[in-house]
Amino acid sequence: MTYQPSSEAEGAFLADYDPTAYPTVALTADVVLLTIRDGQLSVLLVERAEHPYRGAWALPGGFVGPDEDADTAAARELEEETGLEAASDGTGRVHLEQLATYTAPDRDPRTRVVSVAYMAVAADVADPVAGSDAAAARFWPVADLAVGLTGNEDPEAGVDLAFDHERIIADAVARLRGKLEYTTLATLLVAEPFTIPDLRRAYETVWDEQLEPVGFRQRMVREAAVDRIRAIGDTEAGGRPGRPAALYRRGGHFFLDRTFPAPGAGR
Amino acid sequence: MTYQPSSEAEGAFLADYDPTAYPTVALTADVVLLTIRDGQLSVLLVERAEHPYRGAWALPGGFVGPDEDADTAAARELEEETGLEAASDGTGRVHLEQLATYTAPDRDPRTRVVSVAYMAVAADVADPVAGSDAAAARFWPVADLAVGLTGNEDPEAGVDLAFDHERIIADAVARLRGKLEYTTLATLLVAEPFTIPDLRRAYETVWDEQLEPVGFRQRMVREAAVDRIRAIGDTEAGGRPGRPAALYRRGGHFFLDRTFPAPGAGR
DNA sequence: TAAATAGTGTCTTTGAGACACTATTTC
DNA sequence: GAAATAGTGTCTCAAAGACACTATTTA
Repeated sequence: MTYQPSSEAEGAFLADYDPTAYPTVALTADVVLLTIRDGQLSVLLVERAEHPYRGAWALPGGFVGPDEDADTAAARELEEETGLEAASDGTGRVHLEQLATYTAPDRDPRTRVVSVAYMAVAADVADPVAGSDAAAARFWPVADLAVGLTGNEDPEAGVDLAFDHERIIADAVARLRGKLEYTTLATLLVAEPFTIPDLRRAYETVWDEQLEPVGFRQRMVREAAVDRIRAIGDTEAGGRPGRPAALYRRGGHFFLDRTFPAPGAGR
Repeated sequence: MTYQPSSEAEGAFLADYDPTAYPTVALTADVVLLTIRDGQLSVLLVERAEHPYRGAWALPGGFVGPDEDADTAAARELEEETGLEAASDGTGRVHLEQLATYTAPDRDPRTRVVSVAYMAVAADVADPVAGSDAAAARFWPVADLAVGLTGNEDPEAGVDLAFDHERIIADAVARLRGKLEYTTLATLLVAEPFTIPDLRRAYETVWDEQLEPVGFRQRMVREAAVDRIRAIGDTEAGGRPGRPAALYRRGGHFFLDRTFPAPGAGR
């Protein structure tokens, strides 16, 4: 998209343009990587090694470089922390999509910083590596974070979050909860191959609601018939009591035709 | 949200912070106001009076001031152009929500400009007024814009759009089309009070698909029973042949329990 | 064999498509 | 009365909740 001035006058205008004519802001891309660890919906956080908010936990992210766009910066940050390579169409192992942009003038005490936040969803993420400006990196269960995310009302609970990152995480969790209703995004929360009970447990974890196993299964069998998930014709290996479950992989469609009914809808 | 440095060291850090340490960008808020005019889904555009893209049509918008956030700037731009006051919860006459943020490094030929785009939805918008930096302002039918929005493949068709605004408009139209499936947003595309056939025509206009009048009505009667629309117990005035339709207003809920089935789903 | 988990069959209710039919208006 | 539009009744099919029942594994 190289811009061709449409006239000499426009070329002259651009040559004379003063880029300091309007106030400017610093631009960061921050990633909310959501995954299920030990049966809990969890988010990747890094412990800040530098001021401001030194010692607090923050979303992985960083400044958008002069020659990259925010999507690229977010994918780069995600890859640096986890080794995961992103895709936004449900084909890869990670789903990465722009969540929202946070622009409050005082959200960063240093200077005006605007953050383009991304939601990433993946299963089986390796233990993260702390980047150069981080003291540590780990997954935190979302339920262990402070008020407002899962109804956790204990003000002493949870970790100290930097900037407005609690709000960003809450928005990402809400987006994920909503998208499970009308996409196959839950298939990215489980490692392939997965079973229908695996998928049900992923829904239950994100929604914090029990689902009817039989109803869930019948719905998923219908979804498999239209290639939203795909049976691989094999069953899981034993190792636990009970009949082994049939194995599936992700199918070729991302959006559902009908919402998957979350219990207690009616918002 | 005034930030309290947690230590003297942090206070000293902030006092010494050099805000030019990272590259900065200019920040704009642009508004895609969608409405139905003369039976066509239309978008508010302004004709640029200044370079760059002088004479091209662009979304209303402008730089975000140093003490405002992008939401406020978008609401201000919308109010300046149309006199509409925004609400994001479905209670007001206008729905305004953040759409996405556009960050390609070369999207503006002047300097790096990042645009936080908003989607606004309203009915019965008065004729717009051209702002100071606009030669004109008017609604354009989305179908008259160039390729990619409604399957219009004629390269000669449509108006010359500035920057990446064609893409932003396409994203807003896609968002609106999607949201009609799981929200009552269509009720903001019709003036109150409205009839069920009015609402059906709004869906048909946005989706560019005919809907079954009987099925649509039965669905809306069910939605009325749970206060997503609310009968006012009166019927429209005559003036045309045919039985007068019952009148409704918007109800107290924004989200639907089940998707409204768009014809030709199965994406 | 008991316990545990996956999966099937069947009944009932509800929503949605199809379509014949009725209701209320203008001309 | 004809034309036009809104609204009802009814049949059929598919999806979802409930729940009894069967299947396959470990210990």
